[in-house]
Amino acid sequence: MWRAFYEMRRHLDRVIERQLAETGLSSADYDLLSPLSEAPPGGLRARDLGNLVGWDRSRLSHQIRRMEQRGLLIRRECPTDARGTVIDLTQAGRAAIEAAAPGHVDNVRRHFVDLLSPEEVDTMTAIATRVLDRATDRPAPETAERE
Amino acid sequence: MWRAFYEMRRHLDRVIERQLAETGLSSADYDLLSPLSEAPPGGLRARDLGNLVGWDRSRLSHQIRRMEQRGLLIRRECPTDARGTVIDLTQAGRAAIEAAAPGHVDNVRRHFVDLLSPEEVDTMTAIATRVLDRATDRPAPETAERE
DNA sequence: GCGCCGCCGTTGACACGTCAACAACTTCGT
DNA sequence: ACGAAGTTGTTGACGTGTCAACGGCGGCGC
Repeated sequence: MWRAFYEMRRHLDRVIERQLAETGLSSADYDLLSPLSEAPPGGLRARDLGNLVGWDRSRLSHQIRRMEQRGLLIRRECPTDARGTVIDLTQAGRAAIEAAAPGHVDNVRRHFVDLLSPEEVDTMTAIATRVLDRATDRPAPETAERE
Repeated sequence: MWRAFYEMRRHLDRVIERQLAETGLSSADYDLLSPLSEAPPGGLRARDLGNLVGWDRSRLSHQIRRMEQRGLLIRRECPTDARGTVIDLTQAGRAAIEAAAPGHVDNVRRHFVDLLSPEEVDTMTAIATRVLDRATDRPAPETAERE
């Protein structure tokens, strides 16, 4: 069962990455553009964006740099904290996410969600929630703790 | 639900990668060492190994090169087909997989399998099998087919 | 006000994965 | 036997993800 799950995970990754590639985006691009497109005007602090998507600062910084070079977003200095950086969509970035979103959602449905019965969807949600909750309950399982 | 699944997938990836890293291996290493450790003596054709793990030739070649540099396996010419390459474990490679396997299996159990009821395990297996079957049934879904 | 500690973001090095192109070899039709 | 076509593995370029280290700034205790 773990083997099947592992392969399904890889398969879905590939299918989604390929479909998004047709719109010129990667799934990493999509992960960032999606919350930015729903953010209040003016953009988001890099810190807050990182918390929204659950990325560490390094990964976020690299991805933002690459996307800024492609013109999908811009970095500005944060007015209230000189350490901070504010990230905002460019017009091209907004256009890209709006062009990609419907096809992406549809793709996820066709290759995954629509293949599940309503009960299976509930079961999957319960499993995912439980696995993630268990992770935050025990921050450092560490393999053989003795406390 | 898709969001929860997506995050669970990322979480499990990280947990597994980190645990394997403690043994000096990556999950890509493990994916290759595992079938090799169960292969008949003499190793496997690169082609066959690729089919077993479902990787394309390029990915396989890169990973084999990196692992050969680390001394985990060796490449030899294939005696029956001059195009081919035979991959075999070194002693270090066999030692590495045997040292890593129990902890890895245990880790997967603790962070995933043991959190599921027997019914949920069945459901998950059914879902994964269905999603993968659907993929091979329709080789190229292509977004908006009109056939 | 100063100094220390912690937070914020960046950078460089490296591993991983994909794509396209290639070289070497086999297979098959003729 | 010969050449076209398919197979096998390698390589280079690039995007992505992680880790460790760093520089800059804020906040807090004194």
